[in-house]
Amino acid sequence: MIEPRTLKGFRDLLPAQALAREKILDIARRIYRSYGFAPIDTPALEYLEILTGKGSAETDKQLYSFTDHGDRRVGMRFDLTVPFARFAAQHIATLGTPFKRYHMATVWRGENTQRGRYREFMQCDFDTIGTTSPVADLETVLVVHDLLVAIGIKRFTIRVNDRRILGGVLRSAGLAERSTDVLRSLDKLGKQSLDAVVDEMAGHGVPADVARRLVAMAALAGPPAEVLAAVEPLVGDDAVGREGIAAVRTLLDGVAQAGVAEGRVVVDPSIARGLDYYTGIVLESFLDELPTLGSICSGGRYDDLAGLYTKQRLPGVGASLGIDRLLAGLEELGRLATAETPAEVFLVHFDAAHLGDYLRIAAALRADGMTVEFFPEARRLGQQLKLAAKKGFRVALVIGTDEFARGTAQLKNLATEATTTIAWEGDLAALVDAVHSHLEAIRSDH
RNA sequence: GUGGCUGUAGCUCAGUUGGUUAGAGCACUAGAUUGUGAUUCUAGGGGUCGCGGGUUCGAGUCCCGUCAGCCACCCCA
Repeated sequence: MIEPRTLKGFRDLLPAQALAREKILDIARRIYRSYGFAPIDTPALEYLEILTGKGSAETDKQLYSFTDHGDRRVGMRFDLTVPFARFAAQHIATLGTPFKRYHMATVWRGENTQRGRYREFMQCDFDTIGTTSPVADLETVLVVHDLLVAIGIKRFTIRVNDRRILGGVLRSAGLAERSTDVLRSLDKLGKQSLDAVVDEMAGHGVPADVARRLVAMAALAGPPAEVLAAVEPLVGDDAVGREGIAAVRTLLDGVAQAGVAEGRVVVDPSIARGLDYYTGIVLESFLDELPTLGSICSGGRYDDLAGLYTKQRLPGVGASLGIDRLLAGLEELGRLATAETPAEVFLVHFDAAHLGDYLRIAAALRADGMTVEFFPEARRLGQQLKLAAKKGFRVALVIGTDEFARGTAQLKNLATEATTTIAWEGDLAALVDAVHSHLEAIRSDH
């Protein structure tokens, strides 16, 4: 016998989890579309050279790659951005710019696992390419905001920064060549103490007083305008750095004008993002109740998406929702729906002699748009009800021999155990209406 | 990839300094109850103690390896 098992970092999803994931995918799809992003898809497998050029040495190491049956070196995509770059280089001529797309798909990374970190997981990307307009930056933040709100997350924070600000600060401090190391150290601020980070920078050859100032800047918190004002002197006369500050100001103004609640979007000078292709605004978002989970939705602006694959310059901005990490977080917080069924109505199979009636009733309920499961066997009533409650149906519809004789039906709210009697006198439409309105009432209670 | 912690029934766990056929609660199945999700009672199914090897008269318990999970580094969703 072969032991049934799954690979490290790869998981099965049971109905409750798959239902939760699909629900969020539906929401993401709806929000992305509401801003005009169009869906695309790309292959899971690409020529290895497409994938290896772009990422750092780190992502190359994490890449799943092999030789296929035709002796081609191929790799599985580790994010959706690189395939999109290839896609854009190949198709931008027919698509035209600006081009807005979303892409929700599985990616693979052969790295070590941890809470909310898997080797196979889904990303929900959206990007706008072919424009440098600040409006596109603004929309990116608004989409992330709308998305998290629509998912039903009450407490979250979107942290924004601009790569140009960091660059300007480093240039003004004479640390331009050390920037990668310094940014990497700064990025650890959430997890390590200020002193530890200062020490680490000293190890990279940064004078202690400069390191201290950088760390103090990165640790700034409070109203965005104040944070920006505090950062400004550190940028000094660096023109690019000042552009970054102006860009963040513009962004925050837009966010406010769009009606986003205060405090939802903050400036965090320590946000750098690991991927080196970001050149403008960068953003990360966190669950306030679970900050250690890491960013659940991040992105930023890049100068040139597809420089490796085409001469046409394609600047853009976008972000990615890490749906599996988010689900891990919501599960830990006990916010995940527990229903194991997508159907709302459980039709009890009571009297096998009335099979035809049950089928007719189920069909009528479905034709009205309701989701209905008809139990396949005429098992004990108690057993059927218990099963229906456990699986998370909203209501159970009980029509037995007596009910058929009297032209009635029992509708049970499985959460409250309340029973209502419906008089339908053999009039299917009346039964459908009654069930429909009860369901509406139950849904609005939620 | 490196280091640390953990691994007993579907779930939560107990299991004395190594000592007979490995337990509990919940869950599950059947019945008491030929039409109502609960309660109670009765009976029942389920475990190669993650897996493999070693030490020992004897290993769930000690040692090594391995797989998986969690945590840290690294990186990120």
